[in-house]
Amino acid sequence: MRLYNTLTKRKEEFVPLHEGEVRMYSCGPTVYDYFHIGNARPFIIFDTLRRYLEYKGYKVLFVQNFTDIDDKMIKRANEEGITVKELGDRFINEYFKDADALGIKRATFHPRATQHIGDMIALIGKLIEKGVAYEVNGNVYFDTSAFPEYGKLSGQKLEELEAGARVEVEEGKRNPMDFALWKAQKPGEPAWDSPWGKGRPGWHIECSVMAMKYLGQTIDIHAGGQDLIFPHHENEIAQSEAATGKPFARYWLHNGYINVNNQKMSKSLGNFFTVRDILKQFDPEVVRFFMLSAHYRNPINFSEDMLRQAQSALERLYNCKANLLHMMENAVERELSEEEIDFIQRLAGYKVKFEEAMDDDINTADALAAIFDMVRDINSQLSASSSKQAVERAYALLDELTGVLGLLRKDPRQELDPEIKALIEKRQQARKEKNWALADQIRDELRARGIILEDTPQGVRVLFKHKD
RNA sequence: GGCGCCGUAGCCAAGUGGUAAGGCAGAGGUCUGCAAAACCUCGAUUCCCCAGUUCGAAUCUGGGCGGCGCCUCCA
Repeated sequence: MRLYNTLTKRKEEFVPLHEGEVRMYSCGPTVYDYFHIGNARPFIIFDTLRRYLEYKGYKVLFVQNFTDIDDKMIKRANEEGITVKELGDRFINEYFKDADALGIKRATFHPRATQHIGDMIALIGKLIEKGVAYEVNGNVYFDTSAFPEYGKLSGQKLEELEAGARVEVEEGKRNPMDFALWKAQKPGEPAWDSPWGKGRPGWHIECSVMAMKYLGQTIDIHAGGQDLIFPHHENEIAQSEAATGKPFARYWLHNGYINVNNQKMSKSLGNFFTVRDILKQFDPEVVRFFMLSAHYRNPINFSEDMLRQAQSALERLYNCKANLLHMMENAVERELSEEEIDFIQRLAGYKVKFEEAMDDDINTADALAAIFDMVRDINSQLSASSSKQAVERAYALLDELTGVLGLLRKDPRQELDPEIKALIEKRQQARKEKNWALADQIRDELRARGIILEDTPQGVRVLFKHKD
C-alpha cells in the first residue's frame, strides 16, 4: 500500500515498523462543543484507513485523544457555569453519539489530556534537562533554535516563519517561534502542581505524550487535518524527537478541508454545520458516503445538494443489497451455470480493483467506482432464477467491500408491524382481483408513511425510504 | 514576503505520459396492470488559456488567468 507522506511530500510504500502491526495516532477533538462536519472528515477518513488496514490483516493499535484542557475549554466552561471537567465529560459523551452514528469505530485507546498531566510534566522536565526548553516565570517554552530540523514537516525555514510571524511576542520568549509546553496558572483557571509552579500543559505536548505512551517512541502513522501541520504537528515532532532522539512518526497523513462556498469551514468563520444538525435531515451513512466520494487530500465543497447526490448514490447501493437479500430467500440450490462461473470470476476482478484503489493512498472515490461496477454487474446478471451460490457470493463480496468503507451497515429488511402487513396482504388480494384502483391507493398510502412497495417476480419487496 | 493546493461533462468526481472511470441529474427505450427498482442506449473529439518537450500530454516543463489554504486557535 502506498500512502502520501506529508513529511517527504511523496507517496511512499507503507511498511510498518513491527511486522503485521500498525500503530497509528490521530488528533481528536477538543471537547467543548458538538463537532462539525469539517471535524468529521478526518474521523471518517482515518477510521476507513484503520478498517482497511484491518481488512488487510494488520493488527491496528489506534489512538485518538480528547483535548479536554485548553483556552477554549476554560472559556466555554466559564460561560456555562460548569467545571472544565464537567464540560469535557459532557462533550466526550456527545462525541461518541455522533461518531457511533457515523460508523466510526472506537479507537483502541481514547486518552484524555487531563489524565496524563504527570507524563507531560515528566517529558517537559526531560526537555529542560536536555537544554531544549526553558522556564520563565512559571511558563516553560520549547527552544525552537535548539532543534535544527524545526520546520521539516511544513517545509518552512525558521527564519521565514519568523519573518511572516503574526504572533505577538510573548514576554519572556527567547524567540518568536518558541511555543509553550507549560503555562503558569492564571486566576480562575484549573491548574496542576509542577516543578515550575501551578499551571497547565500547552496544547502540543499532550499528543506527543499520549502517542508515545500508548504506541511507543516511534509510531507508524500520525494523522490529522491539514491545518494541524503547522504549528501543531511541527511542534509535536520537535518535542518528541528532541526528547527521544528518534523519529516520532514515520508517515504523516493530512486530510483536506471541507469548504462552504469554496471557503474553509471553521468555527471562527462561523460557516459550519454540526453533524448533530445534519443528522436531523440526513442518514449518517449519507454523510459518510459524501466524505468518501472524493479523495481525502482534496478539498470538498459541502452543500445540501451534494448530500442529496450522495443520498441517491447510496440508495443505489442499498437497492442492490436489498435485492440480493430478497434473492437469497428465494434462490434455488443448484449447480452454477457457465455464465455464473464467469460472473464469479468477474467478482474477483472487482475486488482487485477495489484493493488497488485503496492501496493507492486510500483512493476511496476509485474504490467506490469498483463497487458501482460490481453493482451493475450484479443487477444485470442475477435474477430470481439464479443459483443460490452465485447470489451468496455476490452478497458476501458486496458486504465485505462496503464494510471496509463503513457503508451499508443497515439491514434494509425490517420487521413490519401487523397493521402494515395486513395492508400489504389486502393490496395483494386487490391485485389478484385486478382492482388496480384499490391496490394503488394502498401503495400511495404506505408511501406516505415511508414504506415503498415494489412488485417483483418473486413477490412484493418492501423498502424503507431514507430520511430526506 | 515564505510554503503549498486546486481548475476534467449541467452537478460531483477518479485518472498524472499511450489516446477520458464511476456517481447524481436529464433524454429515449425494455420490463411492469400502472409504478418502482433494474437493464440498454445517448453526453467531454476533449480535460482553464498559451507556448514548449515528446512518436504520443488532461497527465511533463515554462508562462498566464481564476479559486483556495497554511505561516495565529482551528480537522
